[in-house]
Amino acid sequence: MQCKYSPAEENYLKTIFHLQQAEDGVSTGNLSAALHTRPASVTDMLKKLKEKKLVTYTPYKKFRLTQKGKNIALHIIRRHRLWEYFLAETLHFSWDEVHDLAEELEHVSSDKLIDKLDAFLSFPRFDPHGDPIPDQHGNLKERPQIMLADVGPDTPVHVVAVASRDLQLLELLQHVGIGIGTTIEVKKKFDFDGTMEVKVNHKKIIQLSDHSVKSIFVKID
Amino acid sequence: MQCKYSPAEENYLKTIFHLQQAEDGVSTGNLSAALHTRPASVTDMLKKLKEKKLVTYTPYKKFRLTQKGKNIALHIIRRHRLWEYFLAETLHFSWDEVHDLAEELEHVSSDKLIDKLDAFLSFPRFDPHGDPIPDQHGNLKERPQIMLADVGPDTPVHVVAVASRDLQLLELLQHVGIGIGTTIEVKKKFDFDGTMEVKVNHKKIIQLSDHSVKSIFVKID
DNA sequence: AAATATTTTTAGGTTTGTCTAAATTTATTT
DNA sequence: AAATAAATTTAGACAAACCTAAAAATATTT
Repeated sequence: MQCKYSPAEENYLKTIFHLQQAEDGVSTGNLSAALHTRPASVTDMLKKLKEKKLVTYTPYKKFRLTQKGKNIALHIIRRHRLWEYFLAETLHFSWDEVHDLAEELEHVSSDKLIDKLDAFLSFPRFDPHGDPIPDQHGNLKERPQIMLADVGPDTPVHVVAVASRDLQLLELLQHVGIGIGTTIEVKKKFDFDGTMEVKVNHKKIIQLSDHSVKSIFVKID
Repeated sequence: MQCKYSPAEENYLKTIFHLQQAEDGVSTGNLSAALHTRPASVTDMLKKLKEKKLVTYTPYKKFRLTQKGKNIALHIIRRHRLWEYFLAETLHFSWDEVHDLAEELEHVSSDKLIDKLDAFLSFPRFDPHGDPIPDQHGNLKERPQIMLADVGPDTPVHVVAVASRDLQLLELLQHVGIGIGTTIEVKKKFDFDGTMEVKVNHKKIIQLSDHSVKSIFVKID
């Protein structure tokens, strides 16, 4: 169960996994955009991944990961998120620096290394973005969270995830003092444009755009 | 001062550095053997490294690193040894597992990551093999150690380094309970073949071959 | 110093992962 | 439904890093 895939293959698998979470099939164009790689190159790789039975692919059609591909993707995601946790928690990197470094570290593939790292970190269940970390077998807890946009007024909730890893968003949230675990109460919702006024950590009052409140996932306390 | 070199280039630089420590010039054959790469491939890479002014190279002659090349090599060695220290000290990997993993991790090149790792580890000065870890500027402390082979009888010394990373040697040493920091007293030296009988950690008496005692470096207590 | 052996380089080829440009297929308009 | 537009695939190239086999240079032996 410990085959070796190239960093390029691993990136394809991981990215297909993320894309097919949202839509129910991934297109060459989607993937090409997500990877910053030309469609022709994506087609090439798709043929290779199909050969290795990691992806279901028929030319011109949408495609998905096979069970095998999904499994490998989950292992890569596990590596990525454990490194993110390590970087943030142990080395005190800030929230928004963590992703790019983990992108490199995730390709160092030694199960033993990852399991020892997991143990050292005391088996964290969520990464610094609030995303769940798959276990050794690739099992992933679903997150029972709702969008901040859907929260009613004066209900205390805490942040458990952020949908996008967009650097601008992370920067904005860091700036206004929102992170994983932050407590939020919605104070007002402006139907005009979806802007919300919220209280952060029982103190500061701030305004968040429609786009932001749809990217922040919370749990009711 | 933060250019990007490929893992292959980094491995060449690092290996040339190590080889030119021993001999005063490195040959294509030497390097080819050390890298497990054919001489023709080495010639190719040497031309590329010369182009980038990392190595002094004239066809058919021995070569060395330029100052620039040496500097980069030291930075790679810093990364390698810090990761080794982390793996052994923080994740509790055993002595002989550490090298191969560090070989992969060392190519994740972010100065910030390495400096934060350094700080987290409290700025260790020696890796688990006893080799010195270069600082941020690539400065390396020389090790003031002597071979166990040269130690007189009943002089307590402690192990500070092992010359080779040969897996067999590391395995042997681990087996007989010798590691960095282990206290040793020489009890007998057999001139016949250089074998030594030594007391390990004030307890166990063991025999070490000529080859072993020339590969173990110690400091007198 | 000539002959042989060794080392190193050159020449040409392979694989991986990318690219551009052209051809083809699917989707959208009119 | 035919025409146009958009997405996808094929074809042919390229760079990096390796390879093998042959040629050239250096070393060693006789």
